[in-house]
Amino acid sequence: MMPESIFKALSDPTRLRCLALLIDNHELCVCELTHALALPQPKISHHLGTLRKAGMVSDRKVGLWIYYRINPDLPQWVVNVLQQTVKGVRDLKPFAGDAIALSEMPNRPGGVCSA
Amino acid sequence: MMPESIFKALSDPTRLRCLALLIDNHELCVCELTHALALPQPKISHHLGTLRKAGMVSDRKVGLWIYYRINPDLPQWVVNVLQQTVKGVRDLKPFAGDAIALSEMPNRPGGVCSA
DNA sequence: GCATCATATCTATACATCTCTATATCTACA
DNA sequence: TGTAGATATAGAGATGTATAGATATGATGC
Repeated sequence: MMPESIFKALSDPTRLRCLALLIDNHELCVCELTHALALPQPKISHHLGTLRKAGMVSDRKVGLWIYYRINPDLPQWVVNVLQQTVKGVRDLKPFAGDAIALSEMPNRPGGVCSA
Repeated sequence: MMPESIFKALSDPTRLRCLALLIDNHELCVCELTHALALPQPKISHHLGTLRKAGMVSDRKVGLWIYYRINPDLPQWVVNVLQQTVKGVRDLKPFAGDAIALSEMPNRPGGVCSA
């Protein structure tokens, strides 16, 4: 996994917002990310596909829903980079609002308890 | 400074190699980077310009040479990201060779002692 | 003043990427 | 079997970005 491909995956605002939520929430389905970011579903889905192909996230299918999480096989330095990034941007403009919108989403599917 | 612009700056192999050397060497001129990476000078210069506009590096002119260093005003989380990255890739394919080529460069200009 | 070296900038071309709209797939359930 | 919901994919249009080559700037030394 080339380092520059890691950063290419992080260089889009939509993907960075998704990853920031996934760092703090362990597992989220597409509909939760779509709601939190308030963006069209195909756009979210497309960027999740990009992150999956880059090896940044893994997915798990449960009934109708597909849950995404940070790829547990990621090299440690990449995890460190992600954590440092989220620590730096968590209180900034779009990211803070995304977390609030997610927590206020009604009828969230199962994985709320980080099970 | 938008986080995604940080990662866009890091998503090019030439720029990442320059930054990796700058993290470990504190200050380098264009000719040193050109020698270490074995790439055409206009290419190095162009990417250093990109890094400068992105706020990642600052430059200092001394006679014929222009010395670049990691921008000391960078937010702490960005410095942390850079350090974690270099820690993760320092022993990998192009990066390790770059450091060796730099150390073996003859007739290096003044800043060798990280003054 | 002239030649030289280090660096930056400009231009053109090729390539990659983002976003949108529409549609397809797949599961659950009646 | 048929319908509805969640997600993925395809195609098109627009934008952005990398690269190479040529050239310009600006300092040094004779």
